[in-house]
This record gives sequence, C-alpha cells and structure tokens, in this order.
Amino acid sequence: MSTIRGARERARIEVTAAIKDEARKQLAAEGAAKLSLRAVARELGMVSSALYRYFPSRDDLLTALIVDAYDAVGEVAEAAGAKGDGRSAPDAGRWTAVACAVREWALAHPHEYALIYGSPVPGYTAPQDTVGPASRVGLVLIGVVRDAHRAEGLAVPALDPGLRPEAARLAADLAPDLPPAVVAALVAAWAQLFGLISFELFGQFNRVVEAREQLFRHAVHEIGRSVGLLEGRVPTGADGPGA
Amino acid sequence: MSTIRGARERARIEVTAAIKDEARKQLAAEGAAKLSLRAVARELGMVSSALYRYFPSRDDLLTALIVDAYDAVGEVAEAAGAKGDGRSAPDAGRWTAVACAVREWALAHPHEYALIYGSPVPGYTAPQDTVGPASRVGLVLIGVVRDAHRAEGLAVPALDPGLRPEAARLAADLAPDLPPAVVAALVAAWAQLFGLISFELFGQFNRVVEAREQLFRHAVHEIGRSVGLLEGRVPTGADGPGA
DNA sequence: TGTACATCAGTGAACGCGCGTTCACTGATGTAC
DNA sequence: TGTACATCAGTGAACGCGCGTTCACTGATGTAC
Repeated sequence: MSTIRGARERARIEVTAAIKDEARKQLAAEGAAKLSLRAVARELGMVSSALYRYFPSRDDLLTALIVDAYDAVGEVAEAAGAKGDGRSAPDAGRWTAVACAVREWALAHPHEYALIYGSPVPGYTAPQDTVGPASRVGLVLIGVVRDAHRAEGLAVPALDPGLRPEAARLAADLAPDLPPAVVAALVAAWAQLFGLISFELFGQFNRVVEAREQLFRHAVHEIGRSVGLLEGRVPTGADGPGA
Repeated sequence: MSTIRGARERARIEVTAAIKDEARKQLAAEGAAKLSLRAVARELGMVSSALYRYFPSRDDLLTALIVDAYDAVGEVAEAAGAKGDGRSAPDAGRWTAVACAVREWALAHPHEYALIYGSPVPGYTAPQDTVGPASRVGLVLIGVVRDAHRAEGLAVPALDPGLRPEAARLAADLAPDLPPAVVAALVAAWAQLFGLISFELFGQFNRVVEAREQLFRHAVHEIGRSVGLLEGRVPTGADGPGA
C-alpha cells in the first residue's frame, strides 16, 4: 500500500534525496551560512524555482539537513552503544566506544557536525522537529550508564548540595531510575565530550595537540569515571592507579 | 613622541575604533557570516568605499574582531586568575574563578564568543596574528596549576602509557616545569571547559538544564580535580567525600 | 480499453535586494622651505 | 609667518555578482468513469 505508489511518488522521493545530497555537498564546501537554493538547483540541472516543489523555503531545507545530521550521528552512537549490549559487557568500554563513534562521525562529516553542534546559524531558529533526533546521542550515553547501574557497576559520585535540586529535576526528566548525582554528572559529561570534539574539529588543537585520538580516548575514559563508571582498561593501554 | 601625532592620526584611531564597534554590534545582531562592510559604513554615515582606508578587506576587519575578542576574554581570565595570586591562595578556587570569568564573558558577548570558539567562518582562515591572543586563556589555566604544583598542592594524575609520548611533547611545548600527565590532563580540561560553555551558549541546554551556573561550577570543580588540583570547597556549597 | 479531466513537476522571466571591491575625484590636513 | 607641495580621508559612480522568492505557463503523469 504505502510501499510503492507510482512513478510520481518515487520520483519525488528520489529528487528530494538528490536535493539533500547536493545541499550536503555544498555544506561541506562552503558552510551552512552560504548554502544557497540557487546553487543547489544549478548543480542538479534544475531551475531554482523548481526546488520550491520540494522545500517551501531555504530554512526548511536547512531543517531537513539538521534533522538528518542528528539522525546520522544518533544512529552511529546507537550502533556503537548496542555492541556487546546488556549488563555482561564492560561498560567503560561501551562508553568509550560510543564517544569514539561520535568523534569519528564528526571527523568524517565536519560541516554537518558544525551545523548541529557549532554556533547557531544566524536568523535561523530550529523548529520542534529537531528535538527528538537531537537527543539520540544523549539517550545512548544514559543507556550505557543505566546498564552499569543495573549491574551494580556504578560508583555514584558525590553531589554538591547546591546542585541537589537541579540534579533531582534532571533525573526526573531524563532518567528517573538513576541517582540524581549520576544524571547531573552525565549532563556535564555530555557537554564535555562534545567540547573535546569541537575543539579538535574547529581548529583549537591545531599546532597544539598531535595524538588527538589518544588524548580523546584518555579524556573520555576520565569523563566516564566522573559519572561513576568503574575501572575498565583504556583500549590504548593500561591504567595506573586512580587518585 | 608616539603619544599624540596630530589630528589626522587621532582621527584615524577613533574612526578605526568606531568601525570595529559598529561591526561588533552587527556581529551581535546577525552573526559573523553576515557581517557586511556596506552595512557598517551605512550605519556610520560613511560610504562603503571609505572603509578601505582602514581595513584592506572584509577579512581583515574580521581578523581584527577576532584578535580583539581573544584579547577581551584573555584579559578577563587573567584578571580572575590574578586575584589572590601566589601560592597562598586556594588554587581550586582560582581555577573555578577563571572558568566562571570566561563563562560570564561568553554570556555577555555571545557572538564574539561564537566568533572565536564556534564553527569556523567559511572561507576565512585565521592569520598568524591570532595565535598569541588565542592562547591567553590557556596560559592562565596553566599558571593556576603551576602555582599549585609549586606549592605541592597537586595530586599528579595517572597517565595512560599510550599517551606518554604525546604528554611529554605537550609538556615540552606548553609547560616544561609541570609533570606531563598534568599537562595532558590540562589540555583536555581546557577543551571540556569550553564544551560546557558552548553547549550552554549554543542552545544545547535549552529545555534541559536550568541551574546552569551551578552545574557549571560543579563540573569545573570536577575538571579541576582531573588535572590534580586538590580539594577545595565549591563556592556554592560543601563537598561530599571523593571517589 | 479509451477518453476527459485533475494533479503537479519543472520552466523561464522577473522583482527587488545586498554584497565586496575598484577607481578617478575633491578637498582638507600636514610638511618643508 | 607665508607659500608650494604632498599626503590622505572620504565621495560617488560603477562593475559584476549572487541571492530568495513569486508567478503564469507547459506538458507529462495519474485518476475516474
């Protein structure tokens, strides 16, 4: 029924995809601010007004790209988080695997990464459609920690009393089954993880850091510890004793 | 001698400053990608070609704004780092003070922050002039940790063997007087700190985190611990025992 | 199966806009004698 | 102090460009009888 509805519908799906692909190419070449409907149409051999059959405006095309990007990185994170799923797996390893998967996706798609985790596009405000896809990576991180908690493999971190109400609120919203201290630490960890990726991608590590993957893995491992994940081995080598 | 050289020179300095101020205003209104020489000139009651007496091109104006922004946040960080300077001060407190100062500057100047710590402006490559100013915040953080180290108030963190060569290289480049493990942790901490600020500023915390300053302070305190700074009190409240 | 009509993808011209940069110029400010 | 010349900030017109969006249109694809 809804599978194949005829040439018209199939053509529409294909052309829509072609427009998004070409737009992604231009994103990679010029950045989001310079993404232009006319240039996309030109490259596809269409006339610019034809695109309006597919996207009512430039902003809607941007929104579609943003949703796709969130979904792409979310999928990659979910796949990495699923490997060796369940409580038998070493959770510190899964945590690192998810972080590394996100980083690798970002390195492979720097402009799509910038689109969703960089400075907001001026004059553009993300509509409601983006919030679901935007949360996928976060949910994977929560999932890893939840599994560790269920397996009693979590050392609940200390919680600053001043942060207690906010931590309780965050936990109620995001993961009622986890200790508030863990959820608060998770939210911070989430931001810190993307901070490492953004600094690498946006050039702040240029002429400073060389062994970027190693530094990343090490830092991610430490961040994992900050949310309570117990000692695993860092894949690049052995650990010394902790503080 | 070099102080006052006549009306022409003074006028030049004033007009240059006025151009940068107006450009900063437009940055705040529209973002870096849409910064336009013509709009700046228009707002100043000049003709667009007149700006070429002051900046040889749009990119040079952008560079000047970038340098100014790095200098502004660097100055703020240095001031916060200098308060209670020397080894008698509680270094964890200074660490937090520097981080909070940077965050507050960022909240007050979101577009200037985005200009230097957000996604790179497409088609623009930062010239050499920016590297000095760009390193000021990092140097302040190194300074705080160095003072702690001199006062023997530093718990040198464990170093993953796989990271040892990179850590040694980083230490040689950035702070030969500090243990390599500390320098590697510092570089990661630097990125993580800005990750927290960027997530807040770029909207990732919208509808998620409410008590942002508290979460920030807490996370910064933990990051300070990850580089080896010893227990201080978090200004917002008391700490529980560590892991 | 065949015809009449509806749908809709794509066209091409046009609207009105803003941009960075160049160039020959005017006229005020500064300098040397 | 006064004159001749050099410097240089700012003008105004122009160049060539690209943009998002609208609109009346053509012609192919799909639908109902």
